Amino acid sequence: MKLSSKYTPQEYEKDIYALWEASGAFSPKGKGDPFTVVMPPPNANAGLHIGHVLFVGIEDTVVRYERMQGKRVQWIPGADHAGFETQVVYEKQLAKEGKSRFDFTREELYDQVFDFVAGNRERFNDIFRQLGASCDWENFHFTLDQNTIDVAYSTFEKLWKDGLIYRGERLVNYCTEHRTGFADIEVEYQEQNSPLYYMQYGPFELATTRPETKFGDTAVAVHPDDERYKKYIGQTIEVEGINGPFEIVVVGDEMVDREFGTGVVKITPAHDFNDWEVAQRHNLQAKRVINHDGTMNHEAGQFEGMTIADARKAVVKALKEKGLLLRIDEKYKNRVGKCYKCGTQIEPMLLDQWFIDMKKLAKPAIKALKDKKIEFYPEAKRAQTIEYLQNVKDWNISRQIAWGIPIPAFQNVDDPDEWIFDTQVEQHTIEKDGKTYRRDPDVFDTWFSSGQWPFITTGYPNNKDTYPTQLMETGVDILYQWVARMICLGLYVTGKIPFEQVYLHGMMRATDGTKMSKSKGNVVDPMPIIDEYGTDALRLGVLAGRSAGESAAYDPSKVVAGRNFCNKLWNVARYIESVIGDSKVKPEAKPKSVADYWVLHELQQASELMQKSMADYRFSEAYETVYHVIWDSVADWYIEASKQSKNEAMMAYVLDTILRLAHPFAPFVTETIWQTLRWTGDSLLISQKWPKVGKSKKSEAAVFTDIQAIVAEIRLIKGELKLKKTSLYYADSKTLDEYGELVKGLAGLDGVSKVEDGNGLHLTQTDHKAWLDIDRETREHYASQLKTQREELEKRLEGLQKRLDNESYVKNAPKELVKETRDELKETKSSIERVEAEIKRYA
RNA sequence: GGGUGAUUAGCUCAGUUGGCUAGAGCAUCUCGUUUACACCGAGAGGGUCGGGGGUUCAAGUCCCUCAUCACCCACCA
Repeated sequence: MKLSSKYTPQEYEKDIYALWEASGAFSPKGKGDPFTVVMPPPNANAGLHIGHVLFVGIEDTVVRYERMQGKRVQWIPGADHAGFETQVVYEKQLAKEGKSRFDFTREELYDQVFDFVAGNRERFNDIFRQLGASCDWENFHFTLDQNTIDVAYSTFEKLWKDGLIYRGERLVNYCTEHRTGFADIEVEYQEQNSPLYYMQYGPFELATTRPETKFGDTAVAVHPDDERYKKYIGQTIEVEGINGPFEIVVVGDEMVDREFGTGVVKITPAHDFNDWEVAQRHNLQAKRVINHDGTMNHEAGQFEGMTIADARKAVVKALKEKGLLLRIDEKYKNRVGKCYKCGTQIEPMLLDQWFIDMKKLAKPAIKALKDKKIEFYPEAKRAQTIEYLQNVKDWNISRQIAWGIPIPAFQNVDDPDEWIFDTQVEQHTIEKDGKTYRRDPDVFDTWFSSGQWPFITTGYPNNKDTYPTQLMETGVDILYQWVARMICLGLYVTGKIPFEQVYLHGMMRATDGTKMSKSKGNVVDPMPIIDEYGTDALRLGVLAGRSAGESAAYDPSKVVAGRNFCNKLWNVARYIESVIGDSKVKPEAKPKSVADYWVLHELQQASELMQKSMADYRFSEAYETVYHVIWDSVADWYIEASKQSKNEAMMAYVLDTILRLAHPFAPFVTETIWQTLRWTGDSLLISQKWPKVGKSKKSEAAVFTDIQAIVAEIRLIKGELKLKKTSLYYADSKTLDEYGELVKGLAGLDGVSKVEDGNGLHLTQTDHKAWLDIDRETREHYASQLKTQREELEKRLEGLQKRLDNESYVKNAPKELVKETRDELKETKSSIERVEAEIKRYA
C-alpha cells in the first residue's frame, strides 16, 4: 500500500474505530488480572468540551496500555441523567417557547426530558467514538436504567432499615427560581455588597443585612458574657415594630460575636442557618415568612406577595418612617450563597427532606483512607478527602424536580409522621393495611445514584471479578461530590472499597491560563481542532506536560507537536515499508550492525522506562519517552544509519515495536500504519502485547555511541565554521576503519580517509586521532572557540576535583556515584589535554 | 479565619524515593533540497528553579519563613 507523504487523520480515523468496534476489541478478554475502570458518566445532555478530551485521553491511554500488558480490561461507559443540570437546560428550551416547567405535571415533564435526552445521548456516544474511547459499549449504563433504579432503591431501603436515613424539617439551601433544595456542597458563594441596617429593637440597637425577615424573628440573642446586655438574658422584652409593639425573648448564645455590629442579633430560625442552630439550642419556634417562589407570605403583613428584594426596600422605608432605622452601613460586604446555575441568591428554607446520616457512613471511609486502602494521585488529595469527611454534614438527597429517580417513600395521609418504604413509585397513592399513603413527589439527588456507580455498573455482587474496580479517574472538582461519596456508599453497601486507585486530573484552563467559562467566551471547542489536526494530535496535546491534580492551560502549540509526532511516525513507517518493499520480511530482533545493537538498547530502555512511568500514572513522562525514542533514536539516528547498511528484519522489528509503544498515546495513527504492514495480517494493534525488548550487547551499542560522538563534533564544527565541504582524515582508528562510510553519511562529509599523518583541525571530544581538512585561516578562527571550550572544561574539572577533595563526599555518597565522578574527572582531564594541544598548534 | 496547591527558559509546562552539566514542546537565530518527513534535517542562544534562612558530602526536590497567584473549606448577623 502506498502512503501519502503526510498523515491525514480525517481519512482514516472513522474506519479505524469501526474496525476496532466490529472486532470486539473493546470487551474484556483473556485470563489476565482484571483491570476495570468505570467511566465518569458524562452528562447525557451536555455538549462536548475539551475537558472530555482530557479525561477520555487519560483513561483511554491507561486502558489501552493495560490491555497490552495482558490485563483483562473493561472500561465501562455510561451517561448521567444529571437530574437538575439537565432539567435546567430543558427549562431554557421551554422558556424559548414561552412555557415553564410549572405548566406541566412532574410526570409530563419527566417524559419530555426523557425524549429530549435520548437523542443527545446517541450523539454524545458518537463523539466519544471519535475521541477513540476504547470502552466496552456493550456494557453501557445510564443512570436511569432500571438496574440503576433498583440498586438505588435497595440502598435507600438498607439505609432506612439501618436508621441511617431520616426525614425531617430542616433548613435547606433552596433556589427560589428553580424551586428545589440543594446539598450544602452544591452552593457557590460569592462576596457581595450587602448593606448592613442598624435598627432600634426594643432596648437594643442591632444590625442586620436582612430586615425583611424580621417578621420571622422569634428571639434576640446576645453573648452570655456581654456585660452590656447580660441583664436581659431570659427576659421577654417589648419591641416597637412596623405594625405596632410585640414581645420577644432574649437568649444568651456564644454564637454572637460581641465585636460585630452592636453585639445583638435578631434570631430568624426559618431563614438563617446560624439562627436555626441557636433555635435548636434554646427551643425556639421557627416562623416562615418566605414562600417557595421567593415571595413574602402572610406573616409579613402588608408586605405579603412582594419579592424578597422588594420587601427589603419596603421594610427599610417603613422602618425609616417609624424612626426605627438608625443608620445604614452601605459598604458592608459578606459572602452570599448563589444557585450555581442561575445565580439566584440561595434562601435557607425550611423543608421536609430526606437526609443521610453521613457521620456514620464516613467513619469506615475515613479509616480506609487513613489505612491507605486506596491510592491517590496526587497523594495530597487523600488528606483533603479525610478532612472533608471528618466535617461532613448530613446529606440532603431530596430534590423538588421531575427529572430523576422518584423517591420510594410514601406518607400516611392521616398521619404525616408515618412514612413507609415502597417501590411502587408509578402510583400516586397506595393502600396498605387499610391505610392510604401518598408518594413523596421528590426525586433523588443525582449524586445519590451516581455515588453507587462502581457497584451498579460492575454488577456486584453477581459479578465479583470486576469489583472493586482498579482505577477511578475523574476531575478534582468533584472530589467531594462524587469520589468521597462513592467511597462511603461503596463501603456501606458492599463492605469493600469501590476502587483501588483514584487519579484526579486538574481542570483544563483557557489558553490565557484563566478559568474557562461561557460568559467569558474563552471556552475551547475541540471539534475544529480535531478536524484540523486529528484526534491523536489533540489527545497528545492535551496530555503533554500534564500532571495529576494540576490545572493547566490549553496550549495549541502542544497539539501542533502532537500532529508533528504523528506525521513523523507516519514517515518512519513509510520509509521502512519502502525499504522492505514486497519482500516477505518478518520482524526479527536480530542485530547485525552496531546501529542495530544500539537501537535495540534504546528501545529496551524506552519500553522499561515507559512501564515505570505508566505504573505511577506519569503520562507526561511516558509520552516524552516514546516521543524521543521514535523521533531522536529511531528517525534521526537509526534510520539515517540504516541508509548505509540495511537490516530489513531489524527495521521491521523496530517499526513493529515503536507502533506498540506509541499505541496507547496515538491509537489512530499507529493502528492505521499497522493495518498497512505486510506481516501483521488481519491482526489489530489494539490487541497486541506490549513489546518485551531483550537486552542488547553493550559493547556493540557502545561503538555506535562513540560514532555518534564523532559525528556530533563534526556537525558542531561544520556549523560553527559554516563549512560546506570537508573531509575527515584519521590515523589509527579501528572504529573509523570499519565505520568510515557510516560517519561520512551521518556527518555529511565528502570523504573519510586513513593517512599516516597530517594537518588539520583535530577532534577533541573523542579518543580517535582524527582531523578535518581545513585551511589554516579557518582553523585559526576556530582556535578562539577552543579557548572558551577549554575554560568551560576547566570549570568543570574544578567542580569535580572539589567534590572529590571533600572527604565527607567520598565517605558518604554511594560508591557508584563516587566512581562516576572519578571517571568523569579523568575524561575531562584528557579532553582538556586534547583541546590544549590544539590550541598550542595554532599558537 | 483555616487548608491545599502553584511560583522552573519568551510562552505553556515536565522533573519518581535529595545525586552532580535542570528538561520538553512551541517560539527565536544560523545553516541546509544528501532516495521518509519543510508537519523536515544539522546546529545555536535562552534559566542565580519567587525572596530569605536552615538541614545535608549534596537541595528545583526536605524543613522554616516571607511574598504573589489559584482553588477548596468555614456560622460573622
